[in-house]
Amino acid sequence: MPDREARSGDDVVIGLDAVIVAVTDEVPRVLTVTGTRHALATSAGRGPLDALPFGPLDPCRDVTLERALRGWVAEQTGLELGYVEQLYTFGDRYRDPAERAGGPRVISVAYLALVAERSPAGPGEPGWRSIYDYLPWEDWREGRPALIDEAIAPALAGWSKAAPPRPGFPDPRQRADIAFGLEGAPWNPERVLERYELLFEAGLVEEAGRHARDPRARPVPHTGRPMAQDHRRILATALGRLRGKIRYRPVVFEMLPPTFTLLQLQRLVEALSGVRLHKQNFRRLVEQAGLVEGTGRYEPATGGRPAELFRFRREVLRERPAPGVGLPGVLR
Amino acid sequence: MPDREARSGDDVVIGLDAVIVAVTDEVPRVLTVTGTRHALATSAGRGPLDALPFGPLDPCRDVTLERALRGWVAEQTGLELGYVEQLYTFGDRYRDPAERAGGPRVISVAYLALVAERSPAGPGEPGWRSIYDYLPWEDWREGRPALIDEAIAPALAGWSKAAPPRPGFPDPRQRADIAFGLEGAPWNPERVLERYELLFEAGLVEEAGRHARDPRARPVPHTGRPMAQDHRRILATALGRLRGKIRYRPVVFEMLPPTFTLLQLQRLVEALSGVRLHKQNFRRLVEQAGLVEGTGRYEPATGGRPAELFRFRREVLRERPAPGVGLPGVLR
DNA sequence: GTCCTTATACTCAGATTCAGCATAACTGGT
DNA sequence: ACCAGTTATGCTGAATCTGAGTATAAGGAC
Repeated sequence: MPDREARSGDDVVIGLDAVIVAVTDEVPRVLTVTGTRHALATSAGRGPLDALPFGPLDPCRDVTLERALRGWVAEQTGLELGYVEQLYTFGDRYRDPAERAGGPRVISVAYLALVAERSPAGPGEPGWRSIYDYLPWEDWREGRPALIDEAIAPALAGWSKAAPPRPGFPDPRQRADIAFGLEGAPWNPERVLERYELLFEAGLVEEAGRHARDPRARPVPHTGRPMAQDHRRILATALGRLRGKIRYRPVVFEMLPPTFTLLQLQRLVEALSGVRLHKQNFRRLVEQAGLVEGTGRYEPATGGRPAELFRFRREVLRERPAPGVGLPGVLR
Repeated sequence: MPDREARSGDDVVIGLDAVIVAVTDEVPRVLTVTGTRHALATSAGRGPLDALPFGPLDPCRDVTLERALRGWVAEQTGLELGYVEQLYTFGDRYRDPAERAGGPRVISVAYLALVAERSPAGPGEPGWRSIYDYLPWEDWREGRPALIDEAIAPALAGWSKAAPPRPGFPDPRQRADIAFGLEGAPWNPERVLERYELLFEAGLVEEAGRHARDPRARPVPHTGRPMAQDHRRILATALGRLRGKIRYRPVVFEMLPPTFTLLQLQRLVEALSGVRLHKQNFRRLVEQAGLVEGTGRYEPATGGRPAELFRFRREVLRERPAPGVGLPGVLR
C-alpha cells in the first residue's frame, strides 16, 4: 500500500478496486481485507470495516489498468487472476470519507475477477467471506429470505409513504415492489444494484460516505455486514453483472476445475445466481447448447450413482452466436 | 476546454468522453468535434481528425461523474442528455499521443448517451456523422458488406497466417471467423468491439496511439474514417453495448418521439443493430411483450395504409422481469 | 437382497419463434 | 370507377424451446 498523503484541494487519485470472487462449498465468496487505510473508515466506533482489496495506479509504470490490477493483486495476495473484467468507475464526491478532511478525490475503477474454486481450506481463510454476508437478501436458494418480509418490506413501505412521489420520477412504492419481488412481482436475480440502491436511498443500509452524516438513516438490523466506503455498492454491482453475464457468456467455467460433474456446475450457477434450478432441464440446456462434453470418466463419490465428468467445450464460442439469445427476427 | 499543460511525469488527468447517439433518416449518428485539442492528433499529415466530445472533471465542483458530463455537454453543445450510461474507462498508456511528449496520463471515463431523433435539419449539421462512416463493416442492412469479403477477410487471412499461433491463446484464424462471420459462422451484431480489436491488432485500422509508430501497420483502404486517439475503439464499445442493451432494456424509446409507428420503431432498431428484421414478427414481439400500446390515432403519410401511432408503455418495467430472457429453469 | 441416494433418459404440454400468406386501407394514375 | 403500387395489420402452421414431470440406472450402507 502506498501512502497517499492529502494533497492540494483539486487533486485526483486513481485507484483500482478488485472484486475477486470464488465459490467454495456452494458459497460464493469475495476476498476482503481489513486493517488497510480503508479501515480508517470505522462505523460508529464499531471497529474497522471490511474492504475490497485496493491498489493504486502507477501512471509511470503501469501500461494498462488491467495489468496494474493483476500486478498488485499478485503481489499482495499471491493470486494469479484468470478472468478479469472492468466493472464500473466510481467517482462520487466524498465516497472516500477522507475527502471531507481535505483528502484527494478518489476515483476507483472497479474490476470483477473470477478465480477457480478455492481448496477446502478456503472457508476458514481470512478474507474469503460469503457475498451473502453483505447482501443477505440476495440468496433465495432456500426460498424467499424471511428478512425481506420481516424487515425490508415494512421498512421500505414506511419509507415510500414518507417520501413524497416526485413528478417525473418513478413511484418509490413500485420501485420497491419491482426490485424486491413484492406484491406478486417476479424476483429478478440480476437487479442486485437496483435493490442495494433502493435500500441505500431509504437509509436501510450503512455506507460510510453518507450515512455517517445522514440523520434519517435508520439501518435495519441484519441487513448485512457493512463495508468500508461504498464497497458494498461495488460488490452489488459486481454480483449483478456476474449474474447477468453467466446467462450469455460461459464465464462460470473459469471457476471450475478442468473436469467437473454437471451437478457441480449447477450448484455453482445456483450459488452465484442465488436461485435453485431444475436439474433435468439444466442438464439438457447445457448439453444441447454444446457447452460441455463428456469425458467418459466418472466421479464415484457422489453418494449415489457415479456422475460423468464433463469438460467445457471451447469450440462452442465459434458455433453459437453467443451461448444465449438473439434479436427478434433477423433475416438472412 | 481547460488548459491542461504538461505536468510532472507521474501525473494523472481524468477526462469524460461522450458518445452521443441519435438516429435520423435511418442512419445512426454520433456527435463528433474537430479543432479541439484532440485535433492535435493528426493522422500522417492528413489534417485534424474527428474526435468524440470531451470534457474535464473538476474535482472540486462536480459531485458525480455523470453530472459533470451532463454539465459540460449542455454547456458546449446545448444538448440536454436524456439517457446516459457509463460505458468503460480507458486508461492505456499513450492512448493520448501527447503523453509521449511528457503530457499527463489521461484516464477517460466514457459515457454513452442517447438523444431523441434529430429534426430533419440533422443530417447536415456539423458533427452528426454516421456511425457506419467509422465502422463501415457493421452495417448489414443491405446484406453482407462487400468490404468484408473484398478487403477485410483477405487481409485478416494474411495476418493470421503471419502471426504464429501462441499456445494458450485462441487461434487468430478462428477469432476472425467468429468475429466477422466468415466460413459459415453466424454474424453477431453485438461483437462490435471484438471486430474492431481484431482489425486493430492486425494493423488494418488506424489508431493514433499506436499505429503512428507501428511499422507493420498496413491500414486497408476504406476501412472507415479514422478518429483521434482511441476514439474509434470507444465508439465500437458504445455501439456494441447499445446493440446488446436494446435486447433486454427498452432504451430505444429514448430515441423516439412520444408517439411513433411500429415501422419507425423497427427502422430505428434496424439502424442501430445493423440488420434487417422480419416485420410481422417484430410487431408481434413488441406488442405482445407489452412494450407499446396503440393510441387510436393514425399517421397518414406512410405512402400506403395509415399506420397506428403507438406509445411506450412504461408499466412494462414492473410487469416483465426484464423485457428479454431468463435463467434456464428457475424453480418457484 | 432392501433402502437410500444421486445420475440420467425420456415424455408431454405449453409457450415462443420463424417464415410466410392473406387481407385491409390508403395513394396516384387513367 | 378501376387498377397498380405501397404500407399496415391479422393470422397460421411448423419448428423449436421451456417447464415440470415420470421412469430407470447405478452406486453405497445395511
